[in-house]
Amino acid sequence: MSTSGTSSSPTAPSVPTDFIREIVEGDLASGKHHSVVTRFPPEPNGYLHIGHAKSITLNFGIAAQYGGRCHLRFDDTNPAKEDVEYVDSIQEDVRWLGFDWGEHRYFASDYFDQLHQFAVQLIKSGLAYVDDLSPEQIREFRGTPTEPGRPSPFRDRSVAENLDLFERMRKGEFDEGACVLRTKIDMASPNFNLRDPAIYRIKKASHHRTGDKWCIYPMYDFAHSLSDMIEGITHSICTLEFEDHRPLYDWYLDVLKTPSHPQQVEFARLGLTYTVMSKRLLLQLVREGIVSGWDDPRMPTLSGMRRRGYTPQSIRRFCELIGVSKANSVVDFSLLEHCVREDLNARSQRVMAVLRPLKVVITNYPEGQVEEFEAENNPEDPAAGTRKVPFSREIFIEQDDFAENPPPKYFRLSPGKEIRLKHAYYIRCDEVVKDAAGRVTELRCSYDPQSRGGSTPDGRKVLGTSHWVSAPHALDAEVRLYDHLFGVPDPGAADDFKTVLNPGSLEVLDGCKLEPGLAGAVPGSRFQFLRQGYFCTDAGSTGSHPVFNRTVGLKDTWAKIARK
RNA sequence: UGGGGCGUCGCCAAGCGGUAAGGCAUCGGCCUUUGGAGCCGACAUUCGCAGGUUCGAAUCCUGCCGCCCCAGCCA
Repeated sequence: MSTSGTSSSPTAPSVPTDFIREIVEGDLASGKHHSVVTRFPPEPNGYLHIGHAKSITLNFGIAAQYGGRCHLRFDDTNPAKEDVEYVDSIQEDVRWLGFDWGEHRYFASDYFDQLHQFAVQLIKSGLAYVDDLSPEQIREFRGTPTEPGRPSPFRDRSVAENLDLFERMRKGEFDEGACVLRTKIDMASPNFNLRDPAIYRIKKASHHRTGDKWCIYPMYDFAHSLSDMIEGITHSICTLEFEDHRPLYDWYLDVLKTPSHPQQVEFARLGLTYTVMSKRLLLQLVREGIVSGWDDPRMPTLSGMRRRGYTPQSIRRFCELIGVSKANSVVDFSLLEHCVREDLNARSQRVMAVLRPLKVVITNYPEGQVEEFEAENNPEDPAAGTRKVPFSREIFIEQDDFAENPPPKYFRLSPGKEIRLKHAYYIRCDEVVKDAAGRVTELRCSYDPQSRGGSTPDGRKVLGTSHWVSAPHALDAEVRLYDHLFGVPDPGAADDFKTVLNPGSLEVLDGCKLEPGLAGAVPGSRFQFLRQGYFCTDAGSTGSHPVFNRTVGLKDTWAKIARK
């Protein structure tokens, strides 16, 4: 291993933290490569999700760490499924995550001419043939795990005939499915991928970049290895399910005697509890309107997480913490939340917001009087400064912060008890006002003028501290509380994932009372609503109708105690 | 009954023949004008199982067991 041998070079390795970095460092140390070139190769047929973030972080991270580069390459070889909407969103998401491909943005479709030439070369070498078998027949001829496949009757066509047929395929003389170009490898291979895989099929679909120039399109394996080679990729990092394809990946490069031969390395894709990651399922959630769109804050998509208020830093940190290995794994969602809180705790402004308001009248506070208190913006960061918060005779506190019959260990307001209003005064509950139905509608309390600022000369202790908002100054807002979209840790295992949706994944609260300073918060702004959680101004929030999304709640020790 | 992978604490994951890192979660305690944050402590005599090699094995060998992926003209 080469941890110190080249320590004086600019690509000096540090301690590798995963097996892929070990491989890269080994190749750099042995001189196999002098620089590293990786690529992130999404198919533009869906939005990027947190699983892609793992791959992006790995590929761009390795490139940055070893002084190389990482390409963004769209694997757009199937015009039937792909769309520009997706290439746009993918670029936006990669940038948002914090990575830069510089000039290196490519499309597999940029290489269609070269790929076509490689296919012709394969035919000329007698290594590819046009097969007229139907898709069903091809499947039958392919054999089974225990039986070898049988050669297609068209396998031994002459080079000239294959050249002619392939050209006619290109010209559009045949219908979709009529024939396909296959490589001649080994119909008896125990690896299905080598049983004469198709490399070109007819698709009379308009391509989002090449339009109607082509009606034949290369298949993934063929296009991918050659695209990697064309770009000078050194390490082609992909997920485990492509391990079986590696012999094929290598075969194209060997047989075509290409000037370089990238190395494919596979790692385990990310699994996350309480979420589904398959594009098919995510598409279904969007198409069937189960969520509001690809950027619904409950989606594991990067656009959803962005709208939810997750930061790029926290997602990158998460990808760093989960590691990279070849063991199939499902990471606890709580680790992601931990990363989000860790980041937001350090830098989000604290603010007071009452989500479920309960009116409190401070009977001994002068009517019409307004005071302003100085409130710290972030106890973790004194440099964040302070702000003024208005206080008056009528305020709102959280309904949960009052209990007429307090359970054990309840450190909040109840009849006759005293609490502190954050940054303001101590108040004692003197009277509980109820409506005809017996519901508490208002509290009448008295404050201790001596407690201004939150402490008293006698140094007496209070039960706890509550957040509050001055009623006449409050900003009304809508607040959306999010929870897991699914109610079970492994929704992917359900026969129908729709049966395991979490009915409480979205709770919309109206008439929430926010600190007036929140007026005009621009979409995307993040705050910590004191004692409750981190919230983000929604993308659709306006001055006349402010909307905040709960990114993640604060850890709730009381909830744990109350459960017992 | 074919091929390719993987099995270390509830979840990730280090470990690469010298006697089980770390993070999340969990459970205690301290502290606190957020029941937040922070701090302290507990948390695998054992590495899927069984043999073997060795002074010594999670690490090497053999066998077994379990899980994942592969029969698209998808990627």
